[in-house]
Amino acid sequence: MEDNARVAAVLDEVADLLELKDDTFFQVRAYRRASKEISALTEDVRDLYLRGHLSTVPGIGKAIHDKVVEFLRTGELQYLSDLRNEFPAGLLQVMQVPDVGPKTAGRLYKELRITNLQDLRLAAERHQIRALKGFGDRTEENILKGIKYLESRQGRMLLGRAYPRGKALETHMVEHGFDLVSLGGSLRRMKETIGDIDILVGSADAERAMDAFVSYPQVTEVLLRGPTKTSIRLSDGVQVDMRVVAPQSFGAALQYFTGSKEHNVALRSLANSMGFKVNEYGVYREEDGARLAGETEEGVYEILQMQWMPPEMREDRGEIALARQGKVPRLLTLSDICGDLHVHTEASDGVDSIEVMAQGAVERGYEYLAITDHSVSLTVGNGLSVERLLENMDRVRQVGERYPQLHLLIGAEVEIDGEGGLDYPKEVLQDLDVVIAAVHSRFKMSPEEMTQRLLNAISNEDVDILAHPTGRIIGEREGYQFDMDKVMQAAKDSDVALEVNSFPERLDLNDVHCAMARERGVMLCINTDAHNVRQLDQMLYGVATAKRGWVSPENVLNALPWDALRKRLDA
DNA sequence: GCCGTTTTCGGCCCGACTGTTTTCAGTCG
Repeated sequence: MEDNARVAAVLDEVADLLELKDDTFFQVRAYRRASKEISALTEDVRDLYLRGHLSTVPGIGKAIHDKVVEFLRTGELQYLSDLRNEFPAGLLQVMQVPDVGPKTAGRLYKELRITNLQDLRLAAERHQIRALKGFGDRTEENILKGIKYLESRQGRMLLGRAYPRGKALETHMVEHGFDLVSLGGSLRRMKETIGDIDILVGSADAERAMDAFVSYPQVTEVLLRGPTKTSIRLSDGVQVDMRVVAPQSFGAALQYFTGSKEHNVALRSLANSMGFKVNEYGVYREEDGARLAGETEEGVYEILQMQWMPPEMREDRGEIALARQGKVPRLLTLSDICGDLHVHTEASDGVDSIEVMAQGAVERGYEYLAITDHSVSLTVGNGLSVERLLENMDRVRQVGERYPQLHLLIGAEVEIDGEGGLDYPKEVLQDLDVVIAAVHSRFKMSPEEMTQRLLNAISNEDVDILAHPTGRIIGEREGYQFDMDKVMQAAKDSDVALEVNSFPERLDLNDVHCAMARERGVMLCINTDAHNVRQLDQMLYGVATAKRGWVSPENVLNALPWDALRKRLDA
């Protein structure tokens, strides 16, 4: 599957560079779309090509098809090389500066020979930019500010960082008397990383809403303020955009503001073909301009003869056609989760006791909880020797007796060694209620070796769950390389669930992998891997990731009620 | 560059805000 990421990156770079040319708007859009489609594929793009099915991917026509094939065959793309020769690589950096787009970057290059951020800063400092026609001193200031911002921020933030901030702002607005308030954008769609936080308010008094918004204590800068839209920067550098619309337009605005952009483009295009116009204020009939919907999101979709769908689905990955046919699946929700099968305690590298974790599970309404501390080889995680494990099993049983309403299970997160073996003896594994197998070492094996290692672990009849299958840490390291298709097939054959680890840094499996598992009938298990009791709340991030892969409750091990789960674990 | 319950050619979502302009282009989402 790593070919998918590489092909998508190449197509994206073509789009980036094409933007610098004139009259390429629709080509750019075509390359961007193709890139998105390929990164959302649940099959390997090379397999698809070898089987002659590459042209069936939406957005891949003749020209892009041939370019993808050229890249897959040779590892290079002449067209991209030509573009790279035409424009200096630094211009892509220049375009990253807020308010500097392709047109501006192109002119700066042509008229001032600016080819990178350093040039841009110097030119602004020397007031060479305001000398150009159509540029002024404000533009120069904004460019310098933009460069500073670019250097200070470190890419997109994790969902788990953005979500609490967004929720706090939402609460702030509610406390100021606004009851129609919602998060929007990629945060409402629960993407694994978030650029800016978007928040929407429905109110007849936009001015008062803006005042309340900028009064939020952590605001350090108001970036722009108009009658319906205000952007601020928080003290930790996070940008928040707020939009205010009249209450009767709240649904249309929420639909628009949630996106994704691609979903909206497809939706509005469909609306046009039906004789409607959709904007953030409502759905309008083309012939007489009559407003037909807009108060609720459901109403907007209904006019377009579509089912409403959860925001997590709105990525233009086929959900529009599905909603048109009335076939939106019933997706997993947080309330479907009956328990957590992967948590740590103070026995290994967690901080809370068994008792505290059990109490936390009860407070969250769970039927069951599995205590799964690390196994002996994970010395950095204070892994349990067999002796310590046996002692801990006694403790878990004792605590379990005090929580009759909770099925407290005894498990372990067991190290997979280099060959795929586990580091507890078989008789110990058989005594455990839940065995989670995990890779925490030797990440740099060849894909063939790693695949075999994982297959060996999965074929162990004592294993119930494969933890964080790819080992990726978002923004820090790629997952290790292996054949995901083979691992999924083996998991299905051996009745092993693949974990969706809810840690914001992991979210492993990711949304596309979740879609693969769903298509192949592989069971998932959404776990928090909590190392303290508060982290039990991170379950919602794992659930959201599964939703983004259109996963239903029946695909999820820990959405099973206790009796059904017990049967599966015993089997 | 892609695509077709209008189309194999002529479309391709739509609006807010800014800065620099006297009516709009560029950027952003």
